[in-house]
Amino acid sequence: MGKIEDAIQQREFKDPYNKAVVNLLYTHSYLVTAQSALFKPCDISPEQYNVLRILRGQNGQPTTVSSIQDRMLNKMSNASRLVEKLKTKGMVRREECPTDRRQVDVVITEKGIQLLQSLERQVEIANREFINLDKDEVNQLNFLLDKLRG
Amino acid sequence: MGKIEDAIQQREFKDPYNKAVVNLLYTHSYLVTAQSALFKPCDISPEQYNVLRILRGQNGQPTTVSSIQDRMLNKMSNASRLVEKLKTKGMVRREECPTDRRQVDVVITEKGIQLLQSLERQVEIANREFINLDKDEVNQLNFLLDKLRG
DNA sequence: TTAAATTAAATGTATATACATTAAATTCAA
DNA sequence: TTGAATTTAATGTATATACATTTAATTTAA
Repeated sequence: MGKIEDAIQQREFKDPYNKAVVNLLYTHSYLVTAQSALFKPCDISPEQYNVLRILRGQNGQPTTVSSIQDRMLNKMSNASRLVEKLKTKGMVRREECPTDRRQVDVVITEKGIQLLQSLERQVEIANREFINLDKDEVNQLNFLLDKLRG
Repeated sequence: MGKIEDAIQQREFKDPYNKAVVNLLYTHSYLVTAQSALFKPCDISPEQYNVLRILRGQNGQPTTVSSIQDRMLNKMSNASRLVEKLKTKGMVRREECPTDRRQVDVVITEKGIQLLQSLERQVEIANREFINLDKDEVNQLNFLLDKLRG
């Protein structure tokens, strides 16, 4: 029984909208805690994993820092510093963009690709484990979240 | 049209569970960004607001730091340091617990209560604005989030 | 064509998260 | 009753978020 009322020991909410905000914040914390534990052995954070996924999605094409920023889950995050962290770990390369010297092209390295591959299966299983819903319910959740943001 | 595929420019997901994880992370960022802007003029963060709400929910009864921690939306957060921040702002008082000198009783001040009151109406309106769902849908969302965490 | 405006990335600073460790007080058990 | 174990809060450190500022390169418009 995972009711939010029990989880945070709050018996009533002002209205279902207020409850939904609290429920989303709490569920996020639940997810990130689980994800962090999953990535910890690889010495990588959930956000760093996400940046690597974005880069792999480019199929080897270089991606600028601002393009990474646009695709990040958290728009207020800082792609520049995350790329720097991944570079010191040897997961990405940074190159000056030939057509615009303001921009910086970022490419995932072989080491980065192999890290993603080694995590792929685990992440798939873990996602299913974290989310205790059947197929219809998870599709319904995706529909509601998309609609929620308008 | 707020589909997650457009928001983060990713055309397909491994499966609906993976999509739901991404959708939850992205929706959280959307909410926190909106909330931060709401609390900014009061010089308070969403987490600090949440701690004040917990303390007010005690109806003036002192609450220990560990009890606050248990009720926080993010279980990995650090109640001790958030209480310290709120104390420097005059929003809470900290007292040694008479029955157990390891514990610290925390009480919300009049200033803290007035801050919450001044925000109450705004928060109610903002929550409804952030969440573009009708009553049935928001109840369904709450049901799914509770079930998700199992 | 050059000065102003814009864009891209990096950097600075405050706050918060994640997790380990420490210090003090209390409880438990030999 | 005293030493070991546990509990509570604080603190240390690395990472990330939130937002402002800076620097350099490019675009634009006078």
